[in-house]
Amino acid sequence: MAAKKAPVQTASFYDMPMNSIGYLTRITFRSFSRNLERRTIEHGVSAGQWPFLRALWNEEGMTQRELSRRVGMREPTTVTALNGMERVGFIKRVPSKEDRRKVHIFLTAKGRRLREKLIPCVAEVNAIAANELDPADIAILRKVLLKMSENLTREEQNYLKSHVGVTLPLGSATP
Amino acid sequence: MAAKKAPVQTASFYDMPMNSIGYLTRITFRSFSRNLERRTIEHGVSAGQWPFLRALWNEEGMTQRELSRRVGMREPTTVTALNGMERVGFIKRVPSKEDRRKVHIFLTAKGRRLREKLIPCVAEVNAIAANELDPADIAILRKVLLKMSENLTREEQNYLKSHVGVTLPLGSATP
DNA sequence: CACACTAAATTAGATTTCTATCTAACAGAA
DNA sequence: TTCTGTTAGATAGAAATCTAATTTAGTGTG
Repeated sequence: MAAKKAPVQTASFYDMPMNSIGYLTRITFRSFSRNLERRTIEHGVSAGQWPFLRALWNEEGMTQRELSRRVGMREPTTVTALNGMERVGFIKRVPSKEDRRKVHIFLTAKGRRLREKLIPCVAEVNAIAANELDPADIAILRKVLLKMSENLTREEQNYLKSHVGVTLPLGSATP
Repeated sequence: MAAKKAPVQTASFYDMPMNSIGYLTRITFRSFSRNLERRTIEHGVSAGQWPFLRALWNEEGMTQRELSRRVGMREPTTVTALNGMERVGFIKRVPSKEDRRKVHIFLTAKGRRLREKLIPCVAEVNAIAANELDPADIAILRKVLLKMSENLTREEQNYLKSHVGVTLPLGSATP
């Protein structure tokens, strides 16, 4: 029943933050994010808006759900971010004709113009992060981070699957 | 004046989230954090408290400032987390005798007991993350993430140094 | 058709984290 | 000793994110 296990370090190995993937990804993400926001904020773009803009530069017209999936955020986070971006005129919400539940998201001209200002910002911050590191090691980093987030997401999904119903209304006990 | 630069990828390379360290560390950290919190919450420990507990298991009696530095959080974040942990009885604040500004942080017996319950939780989540990955690659991951956060933190420090005074009260213009 | 189930977006409320600012206490120089 | 600057911690207020619940719309089955 248990999935194949990777070799487990002795427990006390994780006493030290430096050894835990959680700690290392957190501190790296936060310093990356602060560096990036310092640059984008001058163009009126906050840290929370940035990932949605990048996704939209690649493809417009997605529904909010699809957009959430692409940027790796939960749907309420997307709603909040889009509200702000709509208010300042970066995006438009367009209700679907075929399905009135759906909303398609498009950039405004203003939102589209940000691209050429902001892509150099990420490029610069990535370059700072990569300083004095072997590009081959960075390629490994990308591969490993992606695989890890897949591993962890799959585990979450398994957990959810095996726990549906637990919090359902009282009338719905399994037969 | 400019620091030595790493080779910069073409700007459009960073159109794709998968290539940006910011995106990859964010999604990995978030899925890691959700997985860990699901386990620790059963012992009454939230995601925000966890890094402080781990630091304190390693060393008690630090000041709040030193503790902030160890866990990689800002000081107001530490204050908030410690308030919560004090309220539920995981820690004690002990004012310093020599310097009345300082406060030393100690675990209670209850806080200390959590260790043996929680270390296996991180170990487990790390093992899930590491599934089907080459340990050598994970070692590279650790090394590279640490170096990147150093690179980015140094850049932030440089920025702050060259900008002190900018937001000081109006009387303080440089001579 | 009516009922129940699923799906998309939103709302409500909480948590985590940050920046900027404030207060109190110490340390050194005039 | 008094003034000035620095250090430690706390506060205020905001942003980003989450989970859980709600609303509205579509789908499918008896």
